[in-house]
Amino acid sequence: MSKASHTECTSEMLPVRDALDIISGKWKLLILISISSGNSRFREIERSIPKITSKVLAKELKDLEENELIERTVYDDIPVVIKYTITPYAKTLQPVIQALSDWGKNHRKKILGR
Amino acid sequence: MSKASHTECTSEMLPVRDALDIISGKWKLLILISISSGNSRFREIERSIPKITSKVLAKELKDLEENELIERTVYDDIPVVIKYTITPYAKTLQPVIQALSDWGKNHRKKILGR
DNA sequence: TTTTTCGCTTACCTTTTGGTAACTGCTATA
DNA sequence: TATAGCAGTTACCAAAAGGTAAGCGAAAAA
Repeated sequence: MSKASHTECTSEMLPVRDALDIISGKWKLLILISISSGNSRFREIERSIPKITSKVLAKELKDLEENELIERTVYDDIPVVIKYTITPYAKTLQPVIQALSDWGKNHRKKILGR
Repeated sequence: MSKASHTECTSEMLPVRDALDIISGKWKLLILISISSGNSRFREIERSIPKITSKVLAKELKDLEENELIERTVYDDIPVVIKYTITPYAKTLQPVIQALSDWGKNHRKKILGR
């Protein structure tokens, strides 16, 4: 008989994988933070996130919209105005952002201080 | 004068960015979950994570070790045995993993059910 | 009239990430 | 003796993510 084995943990990994599929990457959470902070127009968001380019921003906004985390609204003024807002569903990500933010703060202290 | 402006939020983004730099990517959290679940040897970890390859696992383990999230210990038995364990510091990531897991579970429900 | 702003898109390129398969020296098991 | 397991490494390649720079038509500001 083979000795080869391991502890099963796919059920613990599955939900984490699901979450990562949607919010991982360099930009998505930063974009949500920017919009939550009051930026709603394309150029505003772009200017608020250091180093992001319009190409990447456009693509990430599409992804976020597809996952119902933001909404894109067109106002037919002259000229037309486009605004991005976060959805109520995106607000359920708050604990994730908070946990990452807390850990990041602590990590920076650990790396720099002491 | 230019009207171009935006709401500043770099201070909110910085810690999240720091955290993402270290734990983002497809595999790192899954590896931590696997080791936390009781897997400690290379092949065990490999078998416990669907689709991971030994090449990728070896690289990710190195990254995690560099960031002091896991420890690699060599036991000089014959044959030599190598074990990976999570550090106390890695345990500070628990709230992050929990938040992601909770959100992932809920998201799956949202997508599938209703 | 010229410049700037808006919300993007396009073409091209580099970097990062991941996948395949074979292979290593050693030991243990059948 | 042949095979399988251990902990990886190596060479090669494909895909995904990201960066660079330019440009579009319309309108507003200088």
